[in-house]
Amino acid sequence: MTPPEMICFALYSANHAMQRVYQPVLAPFGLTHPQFLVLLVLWADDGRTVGDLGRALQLESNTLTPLLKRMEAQGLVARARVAEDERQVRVTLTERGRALQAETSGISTCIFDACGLALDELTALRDQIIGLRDRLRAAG
Amino acid sequence: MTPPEMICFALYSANHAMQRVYQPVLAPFGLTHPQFLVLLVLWADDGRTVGDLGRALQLESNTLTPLLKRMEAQGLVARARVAEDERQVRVTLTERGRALQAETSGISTCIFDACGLALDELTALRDQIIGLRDRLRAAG
DNA sequence: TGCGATTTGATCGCGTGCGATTTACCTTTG
DNA sequence: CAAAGGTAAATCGCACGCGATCAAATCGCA
Repeated sequence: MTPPEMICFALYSANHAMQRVYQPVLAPFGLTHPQFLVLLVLWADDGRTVGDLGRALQLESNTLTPLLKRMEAQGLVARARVAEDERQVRVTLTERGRALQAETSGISTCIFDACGLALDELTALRDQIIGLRDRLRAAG
Repeated sequence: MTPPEMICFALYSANHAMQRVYQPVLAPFGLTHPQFLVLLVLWADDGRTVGDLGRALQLESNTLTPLLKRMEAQGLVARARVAEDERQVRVTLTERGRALQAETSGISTCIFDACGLALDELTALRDQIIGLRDRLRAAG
């Protein structure tokens, strides 16, 4: 494999490895990894529209709509059309959705430990990966 | 977001960004990214079993079987039970599958350019990502 | 005011990914 | 040699993720 193929496979398999670490940690809460990402965004800034969430997570409505419906069915969020612009749908945390923030607070440490890196190494690596991502986005 | 959540999101979104770069490049050949990964493995070492491919790509048979069937339907590979051990299925490149190696040889450069990094930077980043992946695997 | 263009989510179809289970085959062991 | 155990792939069901398309609402501009 040439270097670019190797870095693409590195990303691909590292991402899968990360999901495998998250999965058993999130399962007790009935959450998948993308659902947890949605919660992270809403915990930081509740009441965002589907479009806002899509821009934050780089996901399209065709992915988010069914995902949010599942979260709504689980009683984690509420979805409601915005009165001023009926095209938009505002996603709001329920009591249960907000409560999960405290209940899942241990997950960060758990993931941090699994990474096996010092904090500064981890943030440095994160910045490099984000830099690569942004260049890929610009190129694509 | 705390650092571990940020690196996980970095991996998640960088991987998506990479797939978006690959998609239009592979589409003319009727290939998806995982299918291309299978071809990369087979070009290096043809005639591997489904299990071999799974170990190389970290995929289970429940993912590989339908994927390989689609590739078989496209005439890129052949699948055949191994005579000595009928439980195993050997995957072999067809003429067309082998020919794709030459036809897709420009893809590496294309991806390399999209990464926007010098070769040594790219390999260094790759090694760090692979290191993280392996620690995640060990922890998971 | 009115009508086409744009925006926003939703829907559809397809291709991964994986946990759980099944089937067929091989191996071991009594 | 036969039953028990193990292994490889396939199958099933579900959850993303996205390209293409649609319906409804809003905007823009004559």
